[in-house]
Amino acid sequence: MASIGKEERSLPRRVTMKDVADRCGVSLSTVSLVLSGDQRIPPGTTRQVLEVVKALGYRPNVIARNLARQRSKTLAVILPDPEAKADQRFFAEALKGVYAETARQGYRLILDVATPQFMSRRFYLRLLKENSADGLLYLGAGLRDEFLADKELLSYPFLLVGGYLDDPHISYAAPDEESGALAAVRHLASLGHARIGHIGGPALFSSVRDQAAGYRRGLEEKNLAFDTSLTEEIAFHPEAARQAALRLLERKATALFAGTDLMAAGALAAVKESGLRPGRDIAVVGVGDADAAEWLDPALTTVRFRVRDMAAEGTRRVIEGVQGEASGVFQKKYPAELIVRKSCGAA
Amino acid sequence: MASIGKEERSLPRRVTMKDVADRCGVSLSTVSLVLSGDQRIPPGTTRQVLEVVKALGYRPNVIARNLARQRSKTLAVILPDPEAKADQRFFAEALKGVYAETARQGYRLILDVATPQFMSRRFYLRLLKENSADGLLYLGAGLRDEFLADKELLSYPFLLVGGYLDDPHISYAAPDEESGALAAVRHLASLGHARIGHIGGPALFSSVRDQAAGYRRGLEEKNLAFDTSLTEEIAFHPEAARQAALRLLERKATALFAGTDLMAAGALAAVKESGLRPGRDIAVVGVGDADAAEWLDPALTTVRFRVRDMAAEGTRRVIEGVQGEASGVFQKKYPAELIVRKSCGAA
DNA sequence: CTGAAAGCGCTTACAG
DNA sequence: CTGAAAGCGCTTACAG
Repeated sequence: MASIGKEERSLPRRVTMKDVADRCGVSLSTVSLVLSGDQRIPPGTTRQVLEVVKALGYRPNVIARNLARQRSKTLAVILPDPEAKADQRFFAEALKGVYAETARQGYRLILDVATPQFMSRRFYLRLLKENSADGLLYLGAGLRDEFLADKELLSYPFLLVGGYLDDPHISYAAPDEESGALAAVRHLASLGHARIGHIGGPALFSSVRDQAAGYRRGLEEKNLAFDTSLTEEIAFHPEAARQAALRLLERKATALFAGTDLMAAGALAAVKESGLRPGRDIAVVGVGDADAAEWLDPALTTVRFRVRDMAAEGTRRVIEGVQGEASGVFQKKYPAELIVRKSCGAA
Repeated sequence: MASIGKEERSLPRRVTMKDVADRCGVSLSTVSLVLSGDQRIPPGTTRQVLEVVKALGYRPNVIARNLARQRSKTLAVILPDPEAKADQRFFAEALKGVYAETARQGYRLILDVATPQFMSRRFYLRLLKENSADGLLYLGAGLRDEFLADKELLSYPFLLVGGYLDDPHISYAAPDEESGALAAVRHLASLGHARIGHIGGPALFSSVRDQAAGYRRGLEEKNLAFDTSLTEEIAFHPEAARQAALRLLERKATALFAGTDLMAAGALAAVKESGLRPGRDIAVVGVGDADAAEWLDPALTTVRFRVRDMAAEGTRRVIEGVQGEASGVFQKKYPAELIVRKSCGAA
């Protein structure tokens, strides 16, 4: 008995509902009703059917069931193209949240990746039109994803997780990056920093834009001038962040707020390279609370979001949409929490 | 037009094959044959049918197709319970490899998580028996997963990715941790280290056990004594690694080989805490090449595996199994590569 | 070359 | 309370 092979493709014939019905001496309908927990069937019959089901090891063919019921009881989740090199932790957490909710509600989860081909050929729509999925979750949308405003797509239950578009028709569950940045800047300002640099990501993401807005709002609130020379817009990459940090240090920044923890790691390297001590001479703050954040040197102060809960709630809304229970657009931003460690010099 | 809601659940009736057939004035069979690329249909008819398909925006109902074809053209991938807190990077990479291969071959991927309930209720078997999936990939198996030797499960195409069991019937694609550890120890020994400590994970994982074997083999090869007091078996957690590293330093280890990069991060912290300089006084090496590895201080020397390729090849074998093309058990370990950075003191 | 028909394994009004 | 029958939307021998 090999685990892969020709021999065992022709195994025990699958047990069907008919087998169960025959063995019980009842009709298909009766078995079907028992299995869907219909109250009309008396306890005696129910018990007997269930016993035979167990004895034969019967499992309903979900494909047949789905065809008859005209739905797949499946959600599709689309992850960003891995080549985009975004925050792994975020997507891992989001996926956990989505999975937890689909599993809880007995939905299946199919996974896809937003490769250029997947997008340009509108495979996301196919999933829905082909009945492979009843609803769609799209993770980490960027502002360039205007295809998401697709009329046809909007006719299905569909929600963005982790990003959003400026479109009143598109549902989303996203981190409140603005509040996160605000908390970071407030904290840095309260530690006495007046020259706080921001190392932000590509502006085509809602999260990035919101983060920049929060940064700016924080400065205003603390009566600090907004200085574009203290602002860097770069790719989500630690090496790019390192270089940006070097530039900001030249311009006499005393604190660096980086768009992600990995970017903050690059900034820490730049600070050390410049002969300065992060956490003492220069404060550094990141975003995301990556696994390694606590183990950087010094331990990284960071902004954390409850990504799992956020993703789970978004998933719940899509399922409600599938089941015709929800109505209207769902748009919600989830608050941030500042995790203070050594790198900001406060601890 | 809201993205979630009751209103739009009753949208344009789905276009079926019958609609296409009627519009073309041909039979269902003809349309079906055209769509499956059957050569019997003349080019003229084919062209006409395809035009109507496009005009009507017809997409085949895959549920109906799968029912008729008696397969789901879907693979299920089981991830470890997130509570187990294993290496995120590994699973992200493995998932990418699996996805790339399933997508390439037109298979759908469904995702599940090995929660205690999922395992104890044998949900993995259900997926197969209910025709939700044609084959199964199980990521990160531990030796405690003896349920995987399940007779019934073995009758389906099934393969482990990233771990294996001592069972000649169970296919796997796993990292060659032994060669990785061997390379690390050789390298450390060649730098003059005689007291190399090993901070390993829980021994119930094949990878952990193999790593320990490689460590031991490396010592033997270099004529260094194997000393159990230089060996720690702990949970996959950086804090536990930090404590283990402190103990090993007390026992005068001059080099620390940690089971994962995150554990190595904990070890780095311990070294600094002890007033020693990692990369100068004490060498540290990790495994996995995590995103942050390069950005730890000092940059971490680590053992890297081509997890993506490994997962893709495993997936290919499962698909072959599904299609009745492969036979026999597939068991393969994939070689390691040592990435030398500063933390070992060589660079 | 193409159509009528049976079949995939369920669900669900509709009778009785 | 339960069964016969139609239906879900395809595929695939089998005729012609």
